[in-house]
Amino acid sequence: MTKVRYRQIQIILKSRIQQGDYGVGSYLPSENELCKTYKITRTTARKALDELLREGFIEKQHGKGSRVKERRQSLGLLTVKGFSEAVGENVQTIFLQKPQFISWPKELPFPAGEKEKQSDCIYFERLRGVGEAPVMLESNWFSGKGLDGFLGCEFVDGSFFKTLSQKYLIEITGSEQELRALYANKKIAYLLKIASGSPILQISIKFSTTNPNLNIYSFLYCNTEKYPIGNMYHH
Amino acid sequence: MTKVRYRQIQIILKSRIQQGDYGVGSYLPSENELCKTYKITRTTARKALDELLREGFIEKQHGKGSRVKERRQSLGLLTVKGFSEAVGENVQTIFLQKPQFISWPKELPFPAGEKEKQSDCIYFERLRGVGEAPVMLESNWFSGKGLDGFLGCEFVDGSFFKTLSQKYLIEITGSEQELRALYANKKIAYLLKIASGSPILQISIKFSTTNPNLNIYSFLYCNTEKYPIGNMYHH
DNA sequence: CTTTCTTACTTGTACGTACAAGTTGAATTT
DNA sequence: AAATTCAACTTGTACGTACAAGTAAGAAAG
Repeated sequence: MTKVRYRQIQIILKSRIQQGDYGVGSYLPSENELCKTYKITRTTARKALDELLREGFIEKQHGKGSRVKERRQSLGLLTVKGFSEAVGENVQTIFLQKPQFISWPKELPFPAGEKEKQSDCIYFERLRGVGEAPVMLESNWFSGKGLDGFLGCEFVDGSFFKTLSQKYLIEITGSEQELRALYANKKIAYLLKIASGSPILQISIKFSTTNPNLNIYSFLYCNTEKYPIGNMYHH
Repeated sequence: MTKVRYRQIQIILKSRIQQGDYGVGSYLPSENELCKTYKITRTTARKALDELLREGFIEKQHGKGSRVKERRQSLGLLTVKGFSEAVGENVQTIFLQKPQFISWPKELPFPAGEKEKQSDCIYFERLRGVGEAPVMLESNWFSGKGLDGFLGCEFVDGSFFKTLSQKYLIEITGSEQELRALYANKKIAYLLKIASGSPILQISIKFSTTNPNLNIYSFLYCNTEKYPIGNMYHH
């Protein structure tokens, strides 16, 4: 568990929202109440709330309070989140390619650093869906340095990020993304069960981590028909 | 001008980066130096830097400093920014439909509130490009309440947001977005000078403002071939 | 020369305080 | 009854302080 206090508060509040303790439209405890309840200062309480704001869970109103927002049916992938965290329950994952070493490809979503390329590249590919319907194809590349034993290991809760965090103490610190609309090629169309040539959304990502020489490069191909990609920004 | 101190610092630093005072890869003054220079506390300096971080201008490294990042050729539309601000110079804009009153359409990017719908709806449509090439079609709807004289007035610097800010003292406070990949219909294809049926990126936006009864609903149709949409998130 | 330690920097978290400013409802005045 | 004022809440900004933790370079020890 993280030792950072504001993150703890953030997680507590988030899970209480998700469990329905605070329903949509209702107000969270005020900052001063949070201070009393959790024995923290307002600085810390505000930081936790600001994170929830950025993640789209609440909206703040000057002079009123923090209200729980309705979360629409869309994938909040554009902030730093894995698919499983963005979607919640009901996630289906199929490994098309289990993690294995390959040589670095010429084309990556973003150019990789020289230091990273000194180690071999780990690659894996997954097809991800909500319920029965496949909605996203995901390809990932990253340096294998410092990730001994990664190839054989099972993912924690099916989550790549959780695995990095718990087995290697590596955290995601940020991401950079580019969005493009493309035609689905045959492979993608077949996997996502759509017509070849359908419009799909390609998200190119570079995740940075607490290890400066480990970045994760990913392509996501999304069928946005049922599940558009959601994003939120406040203030 | 804003009276908020951290925003002032943020704007100062941003303009100095853009003018090349701090080149790509170089480090900004440390937080403590900023404190001395601008007579502020570290809390304020950090807030300004955090904003620059979120906007993708800098990257912070624990123990080292804040380094100016390279800004790639993409449109950072996913944070709260107008097209002109995101692109910088070289913006071309053609009004396809000057602002005029219409009745509220049935389909909006996001559902509008009841209070907003009590006033008539203002609509306008623009084709926007970088240099000669058109890259985006933009449609906007919003309540006309409190915006007397909007129809006839010229936009400040060609910017809708600047006009709202300077003529009506209305500021953008946040946004909600959804992304979809679609086929370009004939109209869009013709306007963006691409083949009909090409894949395009649709961004549905709801901008919220300092006026709780004024939200701006927009559809953006982007040709992402040359200019993909960029996004960034840190920590 | 190499390694280890120290020191002086940097950013990250958290404490506590103060006042500004928006919201709401009750009390007061008109 | 209607309008105004006021008090008690809320969030927003900014001050100042302290210590943790990461980075880098020089001093000291081997």
